[in-house]
Amino acid sequence: MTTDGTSTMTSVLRAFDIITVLWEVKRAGPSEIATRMSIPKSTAHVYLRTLAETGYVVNDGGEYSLSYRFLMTGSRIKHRNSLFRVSEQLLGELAAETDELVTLVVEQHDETVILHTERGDRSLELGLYSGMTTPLHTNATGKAILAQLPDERVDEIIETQGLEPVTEQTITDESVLRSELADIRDAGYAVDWNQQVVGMGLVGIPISIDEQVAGAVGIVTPTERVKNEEYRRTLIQKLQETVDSITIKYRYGH
Amino acid sequence: MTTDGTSTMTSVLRAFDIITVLWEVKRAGPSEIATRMSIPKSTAHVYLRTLAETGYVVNDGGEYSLSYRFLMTGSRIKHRNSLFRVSEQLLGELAAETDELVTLVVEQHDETVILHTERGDRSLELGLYSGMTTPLHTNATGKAILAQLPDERVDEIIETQGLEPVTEQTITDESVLRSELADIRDAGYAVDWNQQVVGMGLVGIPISIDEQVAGAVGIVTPTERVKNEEYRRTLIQKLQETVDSITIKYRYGH
DNA sequence: TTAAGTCGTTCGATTATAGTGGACGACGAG
DNA sequence: CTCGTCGTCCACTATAATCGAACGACTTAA
Repeated sequence: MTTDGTSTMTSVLRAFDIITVLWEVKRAGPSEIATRMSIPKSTAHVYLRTLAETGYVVNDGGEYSLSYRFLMTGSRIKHRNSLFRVSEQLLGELAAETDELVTLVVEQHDETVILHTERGDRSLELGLYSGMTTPLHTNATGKAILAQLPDERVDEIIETQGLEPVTEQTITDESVLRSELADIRDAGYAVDWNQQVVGMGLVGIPISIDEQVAGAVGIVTPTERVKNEEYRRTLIQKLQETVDSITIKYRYGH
Repeated sequence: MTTDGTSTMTSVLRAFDIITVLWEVKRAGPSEIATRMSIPKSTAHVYLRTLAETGYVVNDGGEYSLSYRFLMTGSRIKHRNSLFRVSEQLLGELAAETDELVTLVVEQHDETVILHTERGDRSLELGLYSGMTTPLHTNATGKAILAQLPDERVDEIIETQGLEPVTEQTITDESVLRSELADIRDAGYAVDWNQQVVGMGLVGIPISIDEQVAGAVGIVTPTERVKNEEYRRTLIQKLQETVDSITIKYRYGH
């Protein structure tokens, strides 16, 4: 095998491949893993046993599945995160005040990662939850982040991720996106509806810490509500107040 | 090296050890990992680069840290879990009805794992969150599960985990615990206050699916409230109704 | 400005270790 | 009862993880 640039450890990569397969199939024994990955059964067995020893995989009665340790580690990462700790209460207050769904997102691996959600009494019940990822260009929070990233990062993201549509309204044209990012920089906030999910719209404002974008806060509403300009202005104003509070609290509480 | 019973893959185990260390130190370069784990710097580097390739570790500017992929994978595991999907809405209703903090827990690796929490208007603001783990014997939900587990599993758990106290009220005597488990089986519910956290109390009821305990639901309150017998009875009744609903919904919605 | 000490990263030789086929007992189906 | 599956275990072999040394980029101190 030719060394593809920089070499990595095949065994560790394969262990994580098995984790991915275990995710897909929920539960499996060595035989099934072996056939799915085209490796000998005995090899699959050693991997599974090793992964079970780490605690990230659990063996019940010969079959293996992913354990809740992923949830444990992931949640711990979230709850120790400075941005989350600073924001949590303020996001709850914003959700209570607006009665809408509030989200805190960050960028990682060229994607939007939802770090936290707070629900209000009238909030949309979509499948949005902490840990979910979406493309950056399909929603207001992602665009708010993109607008604050250096140009070369934006180029890189567009090149590697493309501008895949997820609804008919998703922005797919690069020049359209770039001009909207400029508008967002001017206005200080981003808006979208039906671009990620039909019937869903949101407003988003980036959080900047030390001249760098640390994430964004969004308010998610039904398209009908966010389309109303007056209501939208109200949301944006309250959102901006929350983001300002987060920024200040971050600076002095950390 | 002598083979300690069944052999495992040292490289995969070491990769997860590095993940643990990365968790502890938040961010680190190859040198720091190398000294902490007593391995050569170049070895640490290969591991880190490989882990970065999996996406579970992220490399910013030479230093490495755990990525949000743990949160992503963990949340996905949670949200596709049948018990959670069946319970989520009912737990929300219970929280709204009682105005208290409601938790859904399961057992894994001899511990209580909080799968989900729903907050009510008066609910305690403790650091309880989805993904957190606690010893089984320190709270009502854990004891509710223990009461339904086969005797040999209980023996095993007590032997490997012990009965470590976390407050002055924690049950540390095995015979006291066993007799309480028998009481819980009779009554159908478990109660505790100040056993896990001083000032916190809860009632818990196990969820049984196909003659097996699948988890437990708990209502978390300030000690003062749960100590009131009348209030406690009200909580237990509402809790029981919710658990019944979950059991029925699970049977027919799955 | 320079020099010494970091850092992260790369390379190649060595050797420990992951990969593998085959065998075993357990289980369920025919 | 038998056949075909399963998960698990073992031992040989060749691959891939290991590790020292060297590199360029930074930071610090002289």
